[in-house]
Amino acid sequence: MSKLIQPPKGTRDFLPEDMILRRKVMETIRECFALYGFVEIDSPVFEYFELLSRKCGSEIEKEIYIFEDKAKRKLGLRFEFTSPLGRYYATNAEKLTKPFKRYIIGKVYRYENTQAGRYREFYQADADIIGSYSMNVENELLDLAFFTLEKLGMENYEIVLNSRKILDGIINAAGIDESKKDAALRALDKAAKIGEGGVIKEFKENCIGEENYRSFMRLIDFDISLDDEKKLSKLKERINESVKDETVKNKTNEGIEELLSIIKNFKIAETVGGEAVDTEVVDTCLKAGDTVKFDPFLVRGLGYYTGPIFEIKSKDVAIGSFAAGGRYDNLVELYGARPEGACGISFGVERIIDIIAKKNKDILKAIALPVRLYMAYLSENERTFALQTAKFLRLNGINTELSVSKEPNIGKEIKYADKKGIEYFAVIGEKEFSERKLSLKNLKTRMEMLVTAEEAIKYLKQ
RNA sequence: GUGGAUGUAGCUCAGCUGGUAGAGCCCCGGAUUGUGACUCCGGUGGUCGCAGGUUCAAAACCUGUCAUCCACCCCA
Repeated sequence: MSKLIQPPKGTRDFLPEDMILRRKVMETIRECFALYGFVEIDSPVFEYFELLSRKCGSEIEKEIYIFEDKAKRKLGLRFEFTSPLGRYYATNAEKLTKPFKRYIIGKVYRYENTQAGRYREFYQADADIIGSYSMNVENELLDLAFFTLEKLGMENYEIVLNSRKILDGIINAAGIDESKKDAALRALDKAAKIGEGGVIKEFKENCIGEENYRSFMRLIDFDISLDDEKKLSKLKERINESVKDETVKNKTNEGIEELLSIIKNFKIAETVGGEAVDTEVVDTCLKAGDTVKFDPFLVRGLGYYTGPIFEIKSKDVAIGSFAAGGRYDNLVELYGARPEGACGISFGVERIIDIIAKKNKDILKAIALPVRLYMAYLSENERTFALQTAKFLRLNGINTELSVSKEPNIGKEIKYADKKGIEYFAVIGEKEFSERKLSLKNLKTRMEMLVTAEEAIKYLKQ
C-alpha cells in the first residue's frame, strides 16, 4: 500500500459506522458529567510549549508535539487537559464560581509509539474540581466514574486507590533515599507485571538494596482477610513505629486519614441505609464502594499529583487503564493563580470504545441509524414533488436522504439504500405524483404501501 | 528510544527448494429501462512497500530503508 494514502502514524480515519458508537460513548459521558453538576468548557488544542512542559516530567515532555508558528512562537499540542486547565483557571479565575467544576472532551496528542489502545491523536474526557481541599471531592469524582461506567455498560473493572503521601511515607520508612524515590516507585508500579524478582532486579539496577524492598513489603504485608480500613489502620501503626522524621510521619498519616475518609464516605450508604431515598440507591452506593480498592502499588505517572491517586482498569481486557486521576493541589499557582485544592479524573475515551467494541459486538444494533428513509423519484417531472415531500418529512423529524442520481435507477438505488442500512425506501413516480402520494417500502420486510406524506410520518413515528 | 512479527489487487490472503503473479470478496457492465439480499455471463484492477545487491533469471535469497502490528519504556 502506498504510504501517501495512509493517515499519519497513530491517527485514524473513522467510518460512518464507527462514529455511531463513538458519538454514543461521548454523549453518555457528557450526560453523566452534567448530571453531576459539571459544566463544559473548551480551550485551545495548542498552547505555549513552555506552559505545557512546566510541570509534566521529562518523559512526558518528550511526547509533546512541538512546532513554531510563523512568528516563531514555540507552541505545543496539548497532551492532556490538566496543565491547560491550570492556565485556563488562572486566566479566567475572577469569572469562575468556586469550587470550579468543569468537564472537557476533546482530542489530545502524544508523540509516542503506537500500540494496542495507544494512539498519537485520541480523545480524553476530564472532570475536575478546583477550589477545595476536601476529600468529598475525591468521593464525588470516584462516584461519578462509577456512575458513568455503569451507564456505558462497562463491566468487570476495578477502581484502585492510593496516595502520593502514603507512597512517600513508605518509601522513606523502607530506607530508600529521596533521590532514588522515582526509580523505586517505577519498579513497584510494575510489581504485578514483573513479579517480586523483577522488582528486586530493577531495584538493584538503580542501586537500591533488596533489604529496602523487604522492608517496603513488611509495611504493606497485610492479612488477606483485612478490609481496606483495617489495612490502612495497620499501616498507620507500622509507620508510626518505623518513621523517625516527624514531618514525614505526619504527612503519611495525613495521607492515610484521607483514604480512610474516602472509604468511610462510600460506606455511609450502609450505616445510614434507613435514610436513603430508596434501596436501589443504597445498592448502587454499596456497589460503588466495593469497586474501589486500596492498592499500595498504584503509583501513576505525571509529576503533579500530591494526594490521593486512582486508576480504573479492566479485569479482562489487556488494554491498560482506561481512566485515572488524582489530587494535584496548588498546581494552579504555577500559572499565576492563588493556590487552590484541585482534583480530577480523566477518561480514556478511545480505550473505553475499544473495550465496548471488543466485548459487545451487538451494541451497534441497539443504536438507531442516522438515516431512516431514502427518497427516490422516477423522472424530472416528479423531482419537485419528491423534494417537497423530503423536506416535509425532514421538518417532521424523519431523517431523509433525497436521491441525487442523474438518471434515476430504482434497482441501483434500492441496493444503495439497503447497503447503507436505511430502513425505508420511498418512490415517487407518475402514479404516485398524480395522487400526491408515495410508495413506501420497508427494505427488511419488503412490504410496500401507497400512502400520503402525513400517513408516512405517522407510520414512521410509531 | 529498545526488541519481535508482518508488508503481494480496493479488502482478506495463497504463491513449495529462485523460472517473471493467483483465489475469494468488493467494484463495474449485462441477463433485468418501477424494485435490492440468490443465480448466471462478462469486465476493470498489481512498479509483489521502497532502494541497492547476488543471479542467465528475484515476490521469493542478502543488505539497507520505510510503514504497519505486537511487546518493552512510559501512559488514557
